[in-house]
Amino acid sequence: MARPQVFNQQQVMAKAVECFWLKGYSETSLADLLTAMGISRSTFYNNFGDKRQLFRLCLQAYGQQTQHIIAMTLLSNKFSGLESIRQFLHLVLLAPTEEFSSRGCLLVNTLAETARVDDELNQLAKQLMQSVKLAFIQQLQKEFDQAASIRHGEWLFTQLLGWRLQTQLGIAKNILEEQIDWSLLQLKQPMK
Amino acid sequence: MARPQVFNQQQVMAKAVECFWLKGYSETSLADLLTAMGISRSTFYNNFGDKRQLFRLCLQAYGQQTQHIIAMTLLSNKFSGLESIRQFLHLVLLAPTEEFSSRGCLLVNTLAETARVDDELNQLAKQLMQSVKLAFIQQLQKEFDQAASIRHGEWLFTQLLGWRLQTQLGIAKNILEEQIDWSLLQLKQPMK
DNA sequence: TATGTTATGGAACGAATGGTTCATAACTCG
DNA sequence: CGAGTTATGAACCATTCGTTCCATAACATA
Repeated sequence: MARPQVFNQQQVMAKAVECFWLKGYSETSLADLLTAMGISRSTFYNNFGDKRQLFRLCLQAYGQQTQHIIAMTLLSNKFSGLESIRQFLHLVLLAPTEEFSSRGCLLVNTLAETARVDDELNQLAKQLMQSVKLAFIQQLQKEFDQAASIRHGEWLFTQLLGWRLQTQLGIAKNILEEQIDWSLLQLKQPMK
Repeated sequence: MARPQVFNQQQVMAKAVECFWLKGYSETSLADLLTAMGISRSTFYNNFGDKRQLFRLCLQAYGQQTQHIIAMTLLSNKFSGLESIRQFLHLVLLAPTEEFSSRGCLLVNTLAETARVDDELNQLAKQLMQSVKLAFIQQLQKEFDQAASIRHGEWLFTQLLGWRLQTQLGIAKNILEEQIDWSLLQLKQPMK
């Protein structure tokens, strides 16, 4: 008894994610969003609240994609321990095309952009990133004791942040792979 | 025969650096700068060109401060090799007060902020950061061969980026120190 | 056909942005 | 004093921003 929505909600959201992913929150204008999403101003405000609300939704959506990758690697039964972490890192850092990996990670980008400027969005991104660190630690517990797992997990997480920045600076893929291998190798060695 | 400048050029610049350091380039408004620098709009444009030009100057100034720290540690004769790198990392990551270290590094912040949005500023920040990586490699050559020095230098540089991000996320100082020690320890071990 | 929902385009809003101009005053020094 | 430089504040500009509102059209169902 009413006109149905003509646009695909998820498809339009994906376009919005791409915008924010490319240029960040504040540098993405409403005009950018509207043309990319292919909807009118009115439709935008009727369906997504406002720019800020849409960004929250985009962070959530992106976070779920990340969860999906985590499920395929860190929580999968195909790999375990350090090997699952390697698979994860390869998938997020090495597998994407140059165009994609040069965008970095929306969550990390948001962390950097909103630090000391926008507490709410910063907290949100931070919270969504936690699951990665926790999944790291969880996997490490298969090979290390509790304390070492936490220590190593946080150490790897720090490096993930560094690698994410490096991909935006255009680091060569082979160097990146070398670094990942080297870092994981360190954890394999029995050491004090 | 003419009225002298009343404000201290360097002092005012330092205030500008602080602004950009705290909130980034685009989030720092002219009003922010004027009140912090304590000068009038006219004086601002007469002496510093415009916001963009001032930011370039600030990056340069900040870069020189970094050079100073490099000189005190990486290029000093008091320490050498890995030990000088440790001193550098301690000085930039651990020594500052919470308030300072939570700002991260102006250059790294700028790298993240301007990626895929402002090529010129990104290149400038990138270029100013190079000296750190090069100084790392230079020091490592005292203990490793050419190839290993480059590999390890770039590896440490990646971690520096990660640590910089972590300080903005409020990582605890003792964990940070643990990670630094651990990373440097890896390089000390003779390993394939 | 009538009703209720969804979409559209455009106009307009207020606020904030970075930047320019100008008349005026403060000051130093020949 | 008077020439020359420096600083100031206010007014003003054009632009962009996110947001709201409204009249209108498209559409599905009862």
